[in-house]
Amino acid sequence: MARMSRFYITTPIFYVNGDPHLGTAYAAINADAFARWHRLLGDEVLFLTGTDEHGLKIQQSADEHGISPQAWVDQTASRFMSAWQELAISFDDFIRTTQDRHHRTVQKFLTAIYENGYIEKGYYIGLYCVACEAYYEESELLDGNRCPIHERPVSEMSEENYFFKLSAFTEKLIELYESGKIKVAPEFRVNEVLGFLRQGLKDISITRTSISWGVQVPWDEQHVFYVWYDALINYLTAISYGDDEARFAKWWPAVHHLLGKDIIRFHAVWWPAMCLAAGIDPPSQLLVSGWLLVDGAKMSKSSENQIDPLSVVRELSADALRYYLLASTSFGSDGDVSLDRLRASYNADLANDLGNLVSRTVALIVQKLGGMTPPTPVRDERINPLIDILLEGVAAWNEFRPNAALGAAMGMVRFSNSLLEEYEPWRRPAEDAGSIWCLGTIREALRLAAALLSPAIPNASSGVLSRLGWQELGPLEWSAGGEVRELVRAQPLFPRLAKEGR
RNA sequence: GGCGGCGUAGCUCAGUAGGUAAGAGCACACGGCUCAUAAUCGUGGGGUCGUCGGUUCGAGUCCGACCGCCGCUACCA
Repeated sequence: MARMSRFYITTPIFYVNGDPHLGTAYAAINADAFARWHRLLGDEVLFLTGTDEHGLKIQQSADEHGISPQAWVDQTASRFMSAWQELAISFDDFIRTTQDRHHRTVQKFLTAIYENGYIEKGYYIGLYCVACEAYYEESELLDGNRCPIHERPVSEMSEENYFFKLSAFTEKLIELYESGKIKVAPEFRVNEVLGFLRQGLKDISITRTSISWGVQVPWDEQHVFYVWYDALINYLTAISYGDDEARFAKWWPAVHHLLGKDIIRFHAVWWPAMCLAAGIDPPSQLLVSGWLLVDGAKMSKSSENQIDPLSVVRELSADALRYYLLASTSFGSDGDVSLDRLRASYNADLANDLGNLVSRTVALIVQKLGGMTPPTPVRDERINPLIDILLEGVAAWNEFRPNAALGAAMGMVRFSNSLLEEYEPWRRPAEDAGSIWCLGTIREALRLAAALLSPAIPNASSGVLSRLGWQELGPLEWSAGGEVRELVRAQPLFPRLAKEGR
């Protein structure tokens, strides 16, 4: 069952122009769960996340706060890091695009593209709104070529830029997606990408002279790279591109990029094209998540419908938030969440079903067996339902379907609760064989359920194990026998939340 | 306009390749149990599966039209 392989997973690097919010937490939690699952399988895992710290907006924010851009990003990046710590995000590396290692990688990578002839100097000519400090496409403008925000006429401006010859990769990219060489989950996103590709690609400008907060173009000091162009390359920085060929080859191109559907084009078009231009393979898989809606509404900074991830952690726990998000959304689709349902899910699934099952199981072992754990029974047909559910859960994690995996874990929990009702150990003598079988079965079922749950609720999962006398998760399969441990009763794993408004 | 997604019990959602009388969780009602975090177990009520039409012995599940919501259709990160 163990399969030793490698698993490289990335999150988008987060733009540090504000605090982490539910959307960014959702991305980090999904990626973290997948990383933890693969560690559990025994894979060698590299889980990368980080922050995107360049660009005009950052420069502006720093100016507004009257500090240097570097001081500004130092502050915001550290807020992300501590938030991820609170949310139990088990990243192996946290990249910041202002780090030297990243600057070096960007320069090497883009020099390779330059030398391969895919970057050329040109003029960007566009319709520019001075007030917005941004270019617009004609299709975006109001009648009379007016800026949609300021309603003032835009003016034609041109800027000397370096251009990436994205157009050269149209056919190649179409082929990569049609042949499945680059996998995309969920699959319907491929259509979006192909639809975009089939209208043909235009070259894009990738440098700016108007700002200085970025990675300098090595062959022309007047320019810095446009922020997206530098940001994507973080995926290579972390694996020593251009620096340690063996390490690079170890992790590339078998990477899984997790991203939100809003940034699919950058990852599905620009990024693979950049890789091809630089002479390396494109990434192998894109995992595209949907958006979270809060009470049916799109999240926005101003509205009061926000769920602040860290305040949920404070009220309940990181596990409670992680469980709810992973269990109640279908990866790849938009998901509707609410604080009320989060609390309901905490009580129903975690406190009542799982936590209480642990309590009553331990209590019965203490009362009836003097705390001595019963052995895990040998498999027979009574156990098959548990095994079937377990296998479903394993398959679900492997297929990036956390909600199904967690549903399976809860199925094992419910099955165990009903087993307890069936055997009623509390009304049988201590030495009753059925009781002992039942308790041994449930204890093992809880170990396996904890395994399925651990990518989502790592802290509570180890709480389940320790309460039941398991030293570690152990193999992902029914394991008869086992050493005897002495159990003692402990605090509830998930204290029940009092109902509101009564 | 083009491409795509969604519309299934009060709520959030599953429904594989069309087939025993349409599912889960939550919520609700009734019953059981008392080991357990007033937890748990069982049973039940509740749905014209967006609308209309078609293919088929048979369609939530395939085809067509329509209605509603949403996404993409390039330089905003």
